[in-house]
Amino acid sequence: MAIAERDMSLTFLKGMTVLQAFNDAGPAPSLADIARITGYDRAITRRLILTLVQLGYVEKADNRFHLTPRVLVLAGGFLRGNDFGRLVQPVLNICASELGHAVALAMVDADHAVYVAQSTLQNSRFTFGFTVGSRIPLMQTSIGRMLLAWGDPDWAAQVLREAPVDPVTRATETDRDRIADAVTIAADQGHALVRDEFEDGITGLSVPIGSRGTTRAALGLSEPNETLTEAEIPRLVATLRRCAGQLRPGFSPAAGAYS
Amino acid sequence: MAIAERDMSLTFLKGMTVLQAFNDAGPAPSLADIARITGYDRAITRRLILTLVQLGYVEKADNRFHLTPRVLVLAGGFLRGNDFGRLVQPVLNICASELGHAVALAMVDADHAVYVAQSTLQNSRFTFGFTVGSRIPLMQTSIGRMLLAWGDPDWAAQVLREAPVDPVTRATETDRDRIADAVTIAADQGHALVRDEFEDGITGLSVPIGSRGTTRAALGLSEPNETLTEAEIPRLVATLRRCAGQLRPGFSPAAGAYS
DNA sequence: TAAGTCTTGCGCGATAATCGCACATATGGT
DNA sequence: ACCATATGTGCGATTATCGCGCAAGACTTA
Repeated sequence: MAIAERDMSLTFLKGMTVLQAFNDAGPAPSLADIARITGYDRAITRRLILTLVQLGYVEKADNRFHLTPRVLVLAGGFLRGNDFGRLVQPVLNICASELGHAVALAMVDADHAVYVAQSTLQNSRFTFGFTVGSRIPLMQTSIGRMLLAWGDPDWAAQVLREAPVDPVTRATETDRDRIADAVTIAADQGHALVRDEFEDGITGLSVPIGSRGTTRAALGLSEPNETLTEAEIPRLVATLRRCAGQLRPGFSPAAGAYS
Repeated sequence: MAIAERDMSLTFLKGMTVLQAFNDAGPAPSLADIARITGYDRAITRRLILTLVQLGYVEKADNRFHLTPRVLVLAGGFLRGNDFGRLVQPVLNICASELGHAVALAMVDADHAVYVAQSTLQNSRFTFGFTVGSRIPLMQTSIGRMLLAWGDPDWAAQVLREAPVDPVTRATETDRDRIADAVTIAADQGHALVRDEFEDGITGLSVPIGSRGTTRAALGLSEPNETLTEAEIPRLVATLRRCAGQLRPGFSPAAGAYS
């Protein structure tokens, strides 16, 4: 099952690494920045970036490089392939309307979760700066723990064992066993609630999509702590669950690996 | 200014072509499908796809391949780099709220426009199936014509001369001169209105972001014809313009090419 | 059932592209 | 003016890529 070195293109791998590097770099990295991040020789880095420029994924302005909107087209291939525009987005909108809160949909990507869609609330002048394509950790977030709780058990065990637990707020739980306990509770409850651990003063609440053991997507919301009182939770969970049920058809066929 | 062949990586170019091919292919293409689309030998195609699998951008299931959510991370690099989460999305949400209609933001990508963000309306159970990353033509859409009208004149002239004008509805205008006239009108008015030409029974209305001659982004909405009466247009345009003005800061610095 | 068509998997030698050093030039901060 | 750092590019040696070719599996048609 493992892919032999013979069956891979090293040059392409390097090229993708360069493209990835734009995520870890600032908004407008220089050639040297990318070379440092990737660790490749500047000549190689230059050729690979120029290839991206030629293809229209990157623009060069004043010896700095930046991504173009064309990278979104690649994302569009995924979103369209899963019929997000028709099957997912409308459900999210209705869900947000019923909840009175903005909701987000995230999927497993190795040892992170990736925002794949979000329904923004009309009046909310307030956002956390997350967008489609944002990666969030699994260990410290509500959505992440829900994915761990109902995702592939082997994968979850490995993540719980190896994923970093660096504190990002003062309340971040850094004890792996305690996190595992929280995940177990989430698995039994069918929803995950995390307060303050990822962003100070913020509570995340999420439910899984699909069935226990094979879940790859989760639906969640984030609000200031005082907005989500204990009394409110049951109603929110119920609504989230109903929406998650409607989203399920869009996530059943592709079996998908956790890598 | 042209990039010499010496300064490019052919293997990387082929790899990106394979990744692109997932857009033109169905949702779950086989190895042979991709090889046909790209025109490369199957052995090469295989190596390149396996590289993508190894990197986590593609999954293999039952001799078929499909994109993973990780491709969204690449898009996230662009969105985060331009601070979409904080600068753009909130404005779109407020804009939609004031208008009572969902709005979309699109940017120039060579001879197409790409949806880069959209504010969904809470209650709208209705969508056109477009998502972030969807490409729409310039010649037949409201947003496209607005981009042509206020975009770089040389680029616009070339698109008007060369872009395809294949009819997609019975009302599609196929005469380049007439399209050019419509674009001129849009340029002078500062907004573009297109009825039925892209989707039957649908009207698009859009305004530019930035200043005439250098615009690369446009803000627009789409609704059934009867929803957008002539009497409504002025109010909608005024609101769209105000939002476009607020979006402007996010689009000033990057000069950007049209390619 | 068997032939026919279309797949995927993979080994291997010749070829051609990549690699990365090295030097000249440009840029920017102190 | 100086130093540190970045970019642009030429070129020979290396090495990864290329793509043919064959074996084996899947599906269709007769």
